[in-house]
Amino acid sequence: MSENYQPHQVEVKWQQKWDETQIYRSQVDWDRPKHYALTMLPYPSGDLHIGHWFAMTPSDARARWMRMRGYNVLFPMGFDAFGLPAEQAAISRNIHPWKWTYSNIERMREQLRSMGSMFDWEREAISCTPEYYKWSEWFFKKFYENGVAYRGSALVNWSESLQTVLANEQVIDGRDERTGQPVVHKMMEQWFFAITKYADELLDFDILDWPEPIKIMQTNWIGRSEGARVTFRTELGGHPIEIFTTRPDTLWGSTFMVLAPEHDLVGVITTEEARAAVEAYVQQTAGETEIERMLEDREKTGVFTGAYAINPVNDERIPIWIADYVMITYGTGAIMAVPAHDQRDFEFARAQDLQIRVVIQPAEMEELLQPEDMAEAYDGPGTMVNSDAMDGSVSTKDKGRANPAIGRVIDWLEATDKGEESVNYRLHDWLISRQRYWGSPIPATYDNGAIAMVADEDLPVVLPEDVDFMPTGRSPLTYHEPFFKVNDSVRRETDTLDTFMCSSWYQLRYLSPDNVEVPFDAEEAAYWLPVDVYTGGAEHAVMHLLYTRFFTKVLRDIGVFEAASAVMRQKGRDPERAFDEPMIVLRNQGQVLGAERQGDYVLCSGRLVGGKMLAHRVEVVGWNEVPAGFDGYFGEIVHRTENVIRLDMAGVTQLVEILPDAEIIIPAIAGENNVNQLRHHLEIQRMSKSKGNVVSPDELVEKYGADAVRCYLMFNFDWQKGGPWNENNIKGPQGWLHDVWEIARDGAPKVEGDPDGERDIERKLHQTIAVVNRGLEEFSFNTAIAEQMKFKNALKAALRERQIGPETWNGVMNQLIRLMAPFAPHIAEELWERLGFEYSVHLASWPAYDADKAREEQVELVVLINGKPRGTIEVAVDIERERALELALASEAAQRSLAGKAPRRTIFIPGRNGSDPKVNIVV
RNA sequence: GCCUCCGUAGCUCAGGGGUAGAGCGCUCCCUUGGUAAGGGCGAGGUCAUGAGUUCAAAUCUCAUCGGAGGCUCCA
Repeated sequence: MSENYQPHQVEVKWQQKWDETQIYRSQVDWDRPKHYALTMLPYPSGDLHIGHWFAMTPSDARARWMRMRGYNVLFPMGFDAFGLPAEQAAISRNIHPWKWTYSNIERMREQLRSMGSMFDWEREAISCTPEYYKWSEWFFKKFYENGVAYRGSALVNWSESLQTVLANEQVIDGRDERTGQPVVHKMMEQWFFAITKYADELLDFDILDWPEPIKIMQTNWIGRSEGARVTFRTELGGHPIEIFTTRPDTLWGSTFMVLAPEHDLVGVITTEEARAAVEAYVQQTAGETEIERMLEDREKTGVFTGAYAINPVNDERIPIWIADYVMITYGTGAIMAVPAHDQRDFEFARAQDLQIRVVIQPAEMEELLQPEDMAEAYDGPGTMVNSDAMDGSVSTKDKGRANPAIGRVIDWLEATDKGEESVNYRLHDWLISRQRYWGSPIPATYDNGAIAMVADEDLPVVLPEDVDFMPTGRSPLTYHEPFFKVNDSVRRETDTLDTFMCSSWYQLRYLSPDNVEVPFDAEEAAYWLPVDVYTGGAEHAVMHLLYTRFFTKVLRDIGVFEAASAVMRQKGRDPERAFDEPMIVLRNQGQVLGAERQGDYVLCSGRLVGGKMLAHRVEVVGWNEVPAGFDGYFGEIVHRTENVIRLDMAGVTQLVEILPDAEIIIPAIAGENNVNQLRHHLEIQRMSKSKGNVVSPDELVEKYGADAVRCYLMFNFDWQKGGPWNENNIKGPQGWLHDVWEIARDGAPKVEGDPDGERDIERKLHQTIAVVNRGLEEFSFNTAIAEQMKFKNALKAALRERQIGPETWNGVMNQLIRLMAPFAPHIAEELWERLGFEYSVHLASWPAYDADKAREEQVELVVLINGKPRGTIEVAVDIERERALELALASEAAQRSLAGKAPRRTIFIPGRNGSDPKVNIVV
């Protein structure tokens, strides 16, 4: 063995061999324990980016490790292939979505292969194929038949830019999460999934080992609040106005009501005198975007409807207002206002000069709380007052029935038929239909409004290919008559399914992607489910991860898992709770950010206006590259907003406004540059094409080899945190691979070795095994690799000192290569072969940790004086307390400190798991 | 405003009541027939700040400051 390490040759060679020998095929084997490792499937955008590598290669390393530990591992891959980008490509570039998507998949599949991952490609699933979406449609139909899917009217989020409705989860701060454009609320008839039926079960994370933040986000998203529903009636006409409150104990303090401007009753109850003002206000708020309405610290505005309601608890006549601080989308869209005990109502009452009545007397206060003395609402604990028969009830900080006052009032409301206990959720039903083409068809038809589902034997409803993409903003299905016209009276649904529906069940399709009879094979499901470990980004916390949990629970309840349960029972596995949750362990990787940089130095040319430069030319240059005779501004960018940059010019700050048509020159970014690209030179940011700071995995593989890239990604980041890209650091893992290669290439030493040295290297090897195990167990890939680097250094040193004989060398190398196999699969396989071991290292067993071998024999006894280390003594690892104290007291440090006196106290701390024993002497 | 996580070497990160650690980077030396490289020696840290508990705190508690993420007129 004499050649140098040529990553590319090695990698291509083994990727082919693995393919040919099918070592990654995973098959049901009831005699072996299973492990279903799943990593989130990519959207086929056309190029695999470094983020995919960062998510997938560590997951692959862990799956490989599980396999070497004896598990039968399923680690599949596929494509989440429906969605808007394909449709937008069709419109803007005149490529059919099928073509665009499939060519992207072809390309990405090759890129995925270059990672050297153990994906079982025989199980690949692609959500936009009829074979796949047949079952998305079938599930939809089952949901409909079981009352989970329904068509209903609701105020929905409409995206003008995407020309479709969106689920609440896809709207962030009033903007569409994809394009960042504002959405508007519209009343529309749409398809929904009744996810709210599962709200309570979705709050239960009992059997899940998921990151705390994800559980919290889902909990917040579901937003369960306990309280009561109470119906108020209008004074005239007796129109019922239902409200939800978490504080029924403050009902007697409700001195007015507020409806959301969109509330149905607004038009009905408004009096003639108030109509003009009310209509003007409704119009004004309708023109506001959700974003404006959600601004904090906004002045409370509203108008009086002229109507009054009767507070059912005390028959008081209270005015009904409308105000935009009440949201139509939460609760009933109407509130009872209790200004004394709710800050928003308080502000509104003060702004509109409405009555404030205290009904909770603060616990620690002697005198009665007076409204005119209040600077803000009181929402603390206290005693109910001004509340008729309820007076004296104790209201604590607790929510719901745990608060005695609330419990008592609810009982009374129910007994007197004025209201009832109620739970409200922030979560709404999942809006599942989209007015887009590139999605799974919805298998519904309409016969003069009567809904029918397409017969099972006619599934799937196939998405027609011969469609025209016209920039009308409408889905081509709506003007494709052969598709939507079933016959003269029957019309087909032209909306398609949200792509999140397709990805809610893909883990099931991997089980049997080619099965045409059922969505998934019962025995495969019985063996592999649930997913044991799921890895992917945290950005899916309240979308995909909530939807797929919901989906699984519905499938369980409508009996889709019954065949699988039967197989489990037959095989002696307990199906109880096996289908309650889709993925048991979840771990999120962080994000790889763009490289960290100093602010760039720029030359700005333009004219000075009022102390500010209006620049028509900005060029990024080196810090010492000022051309002779340059008379503009030169400095480091320290800040940038929109088109204004702030320059630090040798300590003096200058403002530069970049004119709209200014020439921008950034040598590091090819092509035409724009103002936005100046920004990324300032701070660490997400990688994106527009910022010009993307890193191409293909180029990295070319330059360093896939193994080095894999190891760099695992070593240089805390996987669950992510961090800034720094290609220079790839040298670390690269050096590790090179060194291991050279140690292996140099072959077994021709020296006899030293027994102590050999024992020492064995000990270090077993200590390394323990750390690598823990690292992989805990997704701490960086520590697992750092420890192997340390071991490599120790081995190198021992070899140099001629301490290792051939036999030990062989044993150590055999284990060392197996240890590195999950991380650097190609080089490990090559060295494994070269050292004459049997193919394949990836089918070999994982090195067994031997605690006896890992144990140190001699350790340093640390002598502490008053807790401060003052000396060490070499002792046996299992030293007894008496002997340790004796040695410590006799030590030079102790003698010096004690100066002949007796110690006040001595403490012996035995050494455990790697730490040295200590004696603390207090003088 | 609320919730969660996090502040350890220049950088990226381990560790965690009992001597402060790794990789990269850096200094200096050696090698120059493993060579767009290799080897060796070394420097670098009041473990964010302040208080408390303890024989002993980087580690536990509390407060403060700073960072990241999430939620937010939620009735």
